[in-house]
Amino acid sequence: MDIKNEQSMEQSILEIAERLFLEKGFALTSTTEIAREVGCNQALVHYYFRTKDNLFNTIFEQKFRLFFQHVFELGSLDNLSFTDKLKHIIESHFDMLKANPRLPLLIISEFSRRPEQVDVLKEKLKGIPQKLFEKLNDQLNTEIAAGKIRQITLLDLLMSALSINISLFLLLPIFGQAMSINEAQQGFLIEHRKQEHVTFILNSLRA
Amino acid sequence: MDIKNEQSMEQSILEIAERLFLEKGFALTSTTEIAREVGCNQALVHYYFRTKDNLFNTIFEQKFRLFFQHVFELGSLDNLSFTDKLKHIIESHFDMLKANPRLPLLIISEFSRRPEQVDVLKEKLKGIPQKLFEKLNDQLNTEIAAGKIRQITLLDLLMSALSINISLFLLLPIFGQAMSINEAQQGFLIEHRKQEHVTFILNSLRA
DNA sequence: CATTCAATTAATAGTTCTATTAAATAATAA
DNA sequence: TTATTATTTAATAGAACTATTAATTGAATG
Repeated sequence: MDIKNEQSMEQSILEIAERLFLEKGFALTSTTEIAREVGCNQALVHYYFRTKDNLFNTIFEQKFRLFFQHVFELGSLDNLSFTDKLKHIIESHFDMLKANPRLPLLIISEFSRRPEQVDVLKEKLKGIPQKLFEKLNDQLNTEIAAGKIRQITLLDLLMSALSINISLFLLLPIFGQAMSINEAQQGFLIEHRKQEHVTFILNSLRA
Repeated sequence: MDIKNEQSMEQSILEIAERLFLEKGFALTSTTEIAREVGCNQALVHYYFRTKDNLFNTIFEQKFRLFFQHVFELGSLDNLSFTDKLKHIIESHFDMLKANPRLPLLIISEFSRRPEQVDVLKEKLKGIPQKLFEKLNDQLNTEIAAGKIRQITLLDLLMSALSINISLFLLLPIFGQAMSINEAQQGFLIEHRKQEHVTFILNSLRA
């Protein structure tokens, strides 16, 4: 009859583990602590996931997919201009990061800890963004040929766009603390930067 | 008579520890491993630095100072135009990162692990870039008033410039692996991006 | 040479963590 | 109800890590 017990222990473990991994990273999160926060025995974590690595990978893969799918989910944007598509990509990516501000650090740290994992996920993502990439690329080159956008590769453009988004959320905890700004002010800064990122990228493309 | 013994054990420990902390982060580097790589007894690490935290802080503070001083070391640039100064900042910052590619991750991870450390370093850095910041700010506003640069705050501008630099080195290990590019190709990519970053930032400022 | 102090090592206490195993409890089906 | 299976816990083995202490070695100095 426990209202809270609607969700299974397995699910609770996943959720608590996700929060802790995001907060403190893989190394500094122990299965003991996960169990304590869940309110269950530590062996239960291993009963469901056997190893800490397994548990982490389960969470990480799901989060990693999230990290990219939002950027490339552009099915309904066929009729948009290149500039509008780009604006949409930047904003959509930004919103995903806003909802998952600790995700970039987790991903970067994890790949730094286990570089071989990149290959694993490379396999899983292979081919998905290929077609989209080509289409965008064509559209970009058309704009360049028409003299509307300066000479630049799509890779360079996307790297810059993603970079500026990612860094904000990586640096915000430091900047926020260093500049002594409160929650509300941080919220304003984030919204302001979202605008600024779009302006910044689009402006930088002018021929 | 050992040629290698010119430098003290203390110095060796510092150097090895720096390398390992940068490679694997604080949590995944043990004093046992440091001692093994140095080739000394593990107790010696604690003899010189007492705690692992002390050792880490010693290295971290020095690295952190390096991280910022290069950006703001502009003493000999008084006569330059705003644009040239900005170009110099971006390139100088870029070069520092190229020489210390793992530094951004270490700094971000460490401040994420111990947010209270931000305040400590805030104290130490206080006042240093203040005057420089104001001068740059004046120069920027003059350019804006003259219609040569679009409306933007110096904070926004610097955030964008540093962001794009930092992200490159944070993402390069992942991109490099995912795109299967070798050392040499990575070198080319880095040099290419340096150019691109300058172009990108300067172009984005046009009125 | 004897003494003193610094550098280095051996040994170890004490903690924490992962993972496993066996036992206990709860749920389900026959 | 009884048997069976799934879930949960208690206990613990075994490894690794931090930090300390006491003993040893080495160098320098008088």
